[in-house]
Amino acid sequence: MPIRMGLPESVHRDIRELHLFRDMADAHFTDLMHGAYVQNFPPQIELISEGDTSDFLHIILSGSVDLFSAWNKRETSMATVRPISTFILAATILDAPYLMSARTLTKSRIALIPSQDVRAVFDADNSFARAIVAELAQCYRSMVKAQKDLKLRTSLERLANFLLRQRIQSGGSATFELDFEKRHLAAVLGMTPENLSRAFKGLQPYGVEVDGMQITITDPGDLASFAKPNPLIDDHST
Amino acid sequence: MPIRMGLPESVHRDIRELHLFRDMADAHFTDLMHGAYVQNFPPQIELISEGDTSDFLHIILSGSVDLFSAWNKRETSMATVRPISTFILAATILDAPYLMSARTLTKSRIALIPSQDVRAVFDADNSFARAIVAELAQCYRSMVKAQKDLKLRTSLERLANFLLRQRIQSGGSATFELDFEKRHLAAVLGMTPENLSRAFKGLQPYGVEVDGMQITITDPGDLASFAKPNPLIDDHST
DNA sequence: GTGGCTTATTGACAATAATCAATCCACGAG
DNA sequence: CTCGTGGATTGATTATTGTCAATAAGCCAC
Repeated sequence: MPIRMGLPESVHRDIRELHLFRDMADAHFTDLMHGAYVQNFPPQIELISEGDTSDFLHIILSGSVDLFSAWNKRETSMATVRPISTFILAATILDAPYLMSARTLTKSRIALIPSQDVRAVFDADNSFARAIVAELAQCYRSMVKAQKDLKLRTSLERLANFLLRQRIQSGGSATFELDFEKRHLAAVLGMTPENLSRAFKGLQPYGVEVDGMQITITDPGDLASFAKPNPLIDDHST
Repeated sequence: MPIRMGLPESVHRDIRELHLFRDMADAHFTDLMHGAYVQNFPPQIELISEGDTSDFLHIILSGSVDLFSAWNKRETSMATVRPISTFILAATILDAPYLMSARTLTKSRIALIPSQDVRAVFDADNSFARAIVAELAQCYRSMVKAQKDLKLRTSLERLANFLLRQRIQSGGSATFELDFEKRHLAAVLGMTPENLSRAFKGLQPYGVEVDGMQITITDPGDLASFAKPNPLIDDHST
C-alpha cells in the first residue's frame, strides 16, 4: 500500500526544474509544495478513474504510468507517462472530470499537488499561467499526432513507425529493448495482442527481428521506406 | 478569389465576445485588431497546409472549415470548425508548424490575426494568457474524446453516437438535417463513404431512416441502447 | 430540358483486424 | 526442481473495413 510521506528537498528541486514550474515566483512555488506530498506505488495500481473529479495534479518522479480509458467492456491505452512530467493538467485547470484513468505500469513514485492549490496559484502567478499554456499546447499537439497515426495508418504501419521512434530514443543502435509488455504496446497501438504478434512477423521482410523484449532492426532505411515516418506525426518533440 | 478588406466595427464586437478575448485589456485588444483583417473565401479553398509555419491565428466568423490531414496518399478529417471560434491556436502560441491543413467547406468569412501579434499580446496580457489556457485545455479534451471514440468504438457505433449527438444539437426533434456532405462525415468518422452507406443501413434496425441529408430517428432510446453514449466521450461541452 | 459533373449507393471481392481456443514459454513461489 | 500463473504465440474462423467497378441520383450551367 502507498506510504504517505513528507516532501523532501530533493524532490522540490526536481519538480522546480520542470518547464511548468521553472519560471514561477518562489513564494508561489512554496505555496504549491506546501500542500503537496509524495507516494510510492506498486505496479498495477489505479491512481485515478475516468469520470472522477480532479483532486490532484500528478507528477511522476520515477516509474511509468499508463493513461487508459474503457467503454463498453473495451479498454485502450491513450498514452504512457514517464518521469519527470505531469499528467491530467487539463482536468485540473478546468476543474473538470478526468477523461482518462491512470494506473502504474511499474513501481512508481508520484507527487500529488492539490488541484485547488494549482488553480489558486494559476490565478496569482502569471509566469505559471504562461508555462501552463506551453504545456497544454504540447499535450494538444501530441494528441493530434496520435490521432493522425490512428486514422491514417494501418496497424502494421503504426508498429513500424513506433519501432523507428523507439530505435532513435534508445540511442540509435541496431538492437534495443521494448520498455513495456507487448500487450501494453498492443493497447497503445490500438490493436489486440494477437495482432501485434502477427504484425511483428509482417515486418520480418523489412528486417525486424524479435527476441522476447529485444528488437533488432537490421536495415532502418528499408524499414523506413515501408513506414514512411513523418515529423508531423512521429516527431514527439515539436 | 478572396477579397482583402478592412476590419469593420461589428467584427470587432463579435470577436471581443469570444471567451478568448472577453477579459483582456482594451489596449491589447486594439493592438490585436490593428494588424488583423477579414477575408471572404469560396468553398473548397485551402487556407493553411500542414507543415507550414503559423503566420496567422484564424477566427471563423461565418461558414465552416474542415481541419484535415494527409499522409501517404490517404486523407482524413480531424475536426470541423464552426463560427464563432478560433483555430490553430496551439501552433500560433508555440510558433510551431501546423499539424493540420484547413479548407473551407462552405463560403466562409474568416478573420486573420498575425501570429506574432498574438504572441506579443500573450506575453503582455495576463487575462489573455489565462483565457488561452482555458481554450487549449478544451481543445485538448476534445481531442482526447475523439481518440477514445476512435479506439473504443466500431464505425457503426461511432455513427450511432454521432447521430444521437446531432439530434440533440438540432433541438431534439425526430427528424433533422446533416449539415455537411456524407463523404465528409465519413472522413470525420474515420471510414470510407462506401462504408458509411452500409453503416446507415446497419442502423435501420435501430430506427434510423435516411432520406438524402435528412435523418429520422424513430426511437432514440432504442438507438441509444445500441450506441451506449457516454458523456466522457460524447459530451462536447465539458 | 439536356449534358456534364459530383456525390451517393450497391455489389463483389480483398485486406485487415478481432475473436476463440489451444499451446508454448518465462518466471517466481514453494 | 516442479508447479502454477500469466503473457506470448499460433491456427482457425469470423467480423469488420477497404477497394474497385458500375450504376443511380442530385445539381448546376447553359
